[in-house]
Amino acid sequence: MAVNARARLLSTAESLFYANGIHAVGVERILSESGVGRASFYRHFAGKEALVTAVLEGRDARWRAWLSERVAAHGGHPLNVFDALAERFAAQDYRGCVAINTMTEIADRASPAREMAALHKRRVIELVEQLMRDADIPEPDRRARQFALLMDGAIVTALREGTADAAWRARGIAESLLAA
Amino acid sequence: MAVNARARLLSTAESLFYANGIHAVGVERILSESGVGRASFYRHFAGKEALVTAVLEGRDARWRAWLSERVAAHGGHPLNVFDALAERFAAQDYRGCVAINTMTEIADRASPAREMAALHKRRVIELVEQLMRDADIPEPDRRARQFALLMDGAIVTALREGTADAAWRARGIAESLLAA
DNA sequence: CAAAAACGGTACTGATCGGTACCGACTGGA
DNA sequence: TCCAGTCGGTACCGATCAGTACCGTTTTTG
Repeated sequence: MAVNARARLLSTAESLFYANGIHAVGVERILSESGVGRASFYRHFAGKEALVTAVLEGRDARWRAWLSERVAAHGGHPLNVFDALAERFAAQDYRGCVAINTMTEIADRASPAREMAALHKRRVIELVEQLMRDADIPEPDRRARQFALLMDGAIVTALREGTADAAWRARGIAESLLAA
Repeated sequence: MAVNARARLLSTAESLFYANGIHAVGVERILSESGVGRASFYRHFAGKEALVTAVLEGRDARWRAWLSERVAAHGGHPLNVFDALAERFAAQDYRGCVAINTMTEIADRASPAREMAALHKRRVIELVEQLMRDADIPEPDRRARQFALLMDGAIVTALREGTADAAWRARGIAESLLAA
């Protein structure tokens, strides 16, 4: 023990926030489940809000890295983003997208957490846009924003239905978009 | 005063829950802003959870009535659901869809609030499906679920962007679906 | 008009919220 | 060896959480 307190806090907080939401998880629980002392927490983070922001930042980076890797593994085509999503949707503990959940849970648009969530979505759109360029698809910017809307719709639908169906539904719509 | 305590509780709670989320609003605040006494609240509702469920139930009914009315006003075609959504998206205090927000905020799938939210979405899909039938569109069930995914994607996107653009984006996708 | 029901207000419970202060133990580098 | 820095643990702080009990008043109803 004694080392990695910060890393353990980030890891534990990410799991708890994802599974239960931000408001529903108190600092107390993060401390007890991570085994980090109270003072250590406030030595590493200015407060709960700073922890939330840091968690979202790490999540953003790792999620986009994961998406890139899975899309590449499925062929590298923009349509493969839905194959990647499908891999997650069926998970028993699937709880949707952290960024979306943050935007719906935290009302204040100007809060650091909301800004991190918005930044994440912008970066994902950029990633999809690059996939469009790599596939020589016309109007990559417009297509990327269409795909992003389909991805968000699929994520919310998957959270509701608890299956991967929404990924295939969104993929089907995306296919007919590219075919038109 | 003294009358309509239940109605005032529902109205005040709906506004506060929508604007701030469910967890973020305490009973105390609902009481002070509605002017209802503490005991009166617990005479009408078993607790906060019962209030939440009742709010969602009322919201579901009124929202679908509103959607039906606005779609009819725009022509009655399934595509007009996006015209209706656009009317709301640009609102300064737009905070997305109560059902989606409930699903992302409340983790427990079996909770009454989550079930009400899921029921709401199912009823909206049924409504869209009926619009499909009225417009003699083939495969109304499949089309309705596609439209529902686009609607949810548009709602989340609008919450993020703060403009009505997402409604037009989703409408464009829906148009190319029907054209294919 | 009187009884009954619904009402608003206040005081209270135990639990938890985010955050601060201080403690002794452990560890790595000089 | 010593000392600075990090660590976990605990005792607090005021505020708020959901919920209960009892108060006197107002409104509705028979």
